[in-house]
Amino acid sequence: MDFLKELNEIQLEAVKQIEGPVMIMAGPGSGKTRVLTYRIAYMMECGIDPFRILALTFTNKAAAEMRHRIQEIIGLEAKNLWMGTFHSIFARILRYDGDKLGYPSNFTIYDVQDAKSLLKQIIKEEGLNDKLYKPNTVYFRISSAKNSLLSPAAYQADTNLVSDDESSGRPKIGYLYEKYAKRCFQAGAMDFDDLLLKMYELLDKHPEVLYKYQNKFQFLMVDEFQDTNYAQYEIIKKLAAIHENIGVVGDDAQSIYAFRGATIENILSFQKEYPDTKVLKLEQNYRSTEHIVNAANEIIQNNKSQLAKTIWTDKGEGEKIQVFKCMTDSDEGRAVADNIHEQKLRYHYKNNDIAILYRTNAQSRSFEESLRKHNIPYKVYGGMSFYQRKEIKDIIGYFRLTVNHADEEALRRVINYPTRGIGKTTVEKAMVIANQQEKTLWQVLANIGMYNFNSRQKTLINQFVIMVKSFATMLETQNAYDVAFHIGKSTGLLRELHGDKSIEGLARFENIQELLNGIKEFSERDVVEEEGEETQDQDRSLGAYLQDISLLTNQDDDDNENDSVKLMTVHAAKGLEFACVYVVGMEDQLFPSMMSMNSREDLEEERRLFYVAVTRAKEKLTLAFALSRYRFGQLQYCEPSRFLKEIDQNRLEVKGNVTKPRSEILGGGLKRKSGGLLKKKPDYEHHISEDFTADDPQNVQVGMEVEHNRFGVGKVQSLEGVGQNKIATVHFDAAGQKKIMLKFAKLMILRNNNMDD
DNA sequence: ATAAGTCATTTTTTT
DNA sequence: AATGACTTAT
Repeated sequence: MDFLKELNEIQLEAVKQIEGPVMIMAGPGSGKTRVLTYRIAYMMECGIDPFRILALTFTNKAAAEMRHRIQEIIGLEAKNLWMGTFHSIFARILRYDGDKLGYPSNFTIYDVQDAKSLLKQIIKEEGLNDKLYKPNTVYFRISSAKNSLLSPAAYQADTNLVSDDESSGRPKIGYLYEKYAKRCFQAGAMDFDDLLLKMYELLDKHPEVLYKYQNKFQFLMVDEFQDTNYAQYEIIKKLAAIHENIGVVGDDAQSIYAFRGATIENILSFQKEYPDTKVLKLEQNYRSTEHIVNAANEIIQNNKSQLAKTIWTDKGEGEKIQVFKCMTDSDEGRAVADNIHEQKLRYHYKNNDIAILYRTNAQSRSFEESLRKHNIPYKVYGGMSFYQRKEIKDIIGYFRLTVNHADEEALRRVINYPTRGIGKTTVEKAMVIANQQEKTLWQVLANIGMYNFNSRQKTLINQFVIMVKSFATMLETQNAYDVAFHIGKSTGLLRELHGDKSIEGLARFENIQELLNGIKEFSERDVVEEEGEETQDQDRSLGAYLQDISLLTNQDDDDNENDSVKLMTVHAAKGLEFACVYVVGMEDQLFPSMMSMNSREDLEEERRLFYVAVTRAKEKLTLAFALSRYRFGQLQYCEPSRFLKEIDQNRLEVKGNVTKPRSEILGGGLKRKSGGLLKKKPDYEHHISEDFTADDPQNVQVGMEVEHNRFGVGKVQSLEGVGQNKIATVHFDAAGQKKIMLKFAKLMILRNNNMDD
């Protein structure tokens, strides 16, 4: 076992201690992934059947990477490991044994959007005040309940929860939970939290199933243990009960998912649950230089709740941490892009070595713009993922409905898109009937003749039902791609998108093409297996494809072949490392987020987040903040983040690259489906400088906010005044003449001749 | 029934 | 900046 030579003493111990309960506390950069990988490889070298090893990771990508590395050491056998995220592994098990809870094997997985849309529907049906009962709030309450393994009945019996709801004026949340759970069940659907809750119920109520998996999984391993919630922990405990060979790996200082129910309590209760737990601490950091490591320690020590641990490095002092002080967010973008450019020239970094990390996805824009100007390739992770785009969700809605007719959210989404004359009122009416008779919406539509609808509606609905049924028939004989393509064509979806010749319409059409290509690849993927060995996923049906994609995460689509600067949230950066890291938007209210400054716990989680951000850097760390920033269209003044003050100031090198304020320009027109249709969002080049003179005002086209939420495009007629206070008279086609103060108007010059820049 | 216009609300991170 | 609810025109 040559591969073990690369490990230090503690790492080796962690690898070899495969029996009994083990807890590995692994600081950032301590070689955690290597230990996990080698530990599994070691097990297999010891002759343990990979089918009997269950390794739960945080992202699919982490699992795939580990599997790949183990495969390099051990060989193809690694394919048979049970390795994946909690959600994907449990989904697989539930597909197998979920029938015992009354779920079909092709159950749909509702994403957050589906779940909230269903809740909204229920709130409406119940006639509750939607100002009080917001889908977000209700969803959060239900999600927390599920993560605590509380059924609707248990929720309503819990005096604490009930009195919480009553005092917040929302006494019906428990009832809504009950309704929601029922509707999901009827629709043959589980939301993300159900994958945990139902897994627990399955093990809890069906001893034979529990016994089967307890025996099957002889060795259990959990990565990112600090980010597991109560439900996950309880499931692990159940599964490990017979063999008690359970290894957990984590770092309490990197726990950043409390908002999702993760609790560090699990780390403490683990040692209580298994008193003979072997605890190993990996404290040497192999990643970063001293300034970075020490800064991280200085930051985290401000947290009261933490386990004592100090990471250290022998990589040498390294460079000081740069701090960029900027005026506005676009200055920040420019400063970072300039610096990236300079660093690349001077130190020969590749784009792949560089990452820009921020607190919220919305912050990416100014960096995208400045990087584009520098011609630096970049990739934005997260935000709206591919599968959440409207056009993708639309076509997938058809797939879902085809595979599972009961899927109410999918049905409601596609029933009148493309428009086929089945409007809102008709659907509402059918919904009322469905609810009264405790049937699914589909059952009502499929038997529409039994109900009181006018003949036009009956015909249209019948046509729709017949169409979907024909898709379902195809499923049995055709592969995923053929069915998908047929659906796209015969629903008119492809035609609809193809007809839209705007820039965005084209992009949408391309997205659909990309999706179809993905499905094609999926349906042809390893159909032939080596040695006839039974693999875990042979199913190449459309249903299998849906299961495959429903649990993909933002981090999973990796794009390493392209050399590009990576832009992502700090959350998404967990587990990654870069030579050169820019943590941007370091302002109070943003990082720490204004939403997370209500309690000490909140603030400490934000601090751990900052800790995670800082420790991603190997050699160079830059922190940037802007003194003014737009929020809801208003310029706001910002204080530098309180976290900056927690670092020893001798480590910092402040570069106060503050420029004078410029007139701030916002890009973009509006695009809307309903309400002020402006589908096209042109690519504006928006430089408006103080010396804007417009020698020939007639030819300067100007876009400005004409009225609230409406942009107009017009030509400048005349220009008076000097400096920032110029007044332009602009002729708009629609709005006639208007005078605008350049200083205040959100104004942009359109360059029509090179819009495709 | 649908498309388009008006008005109000909004506030993070993600499996 | 971008949604959703509501209104109005076709």
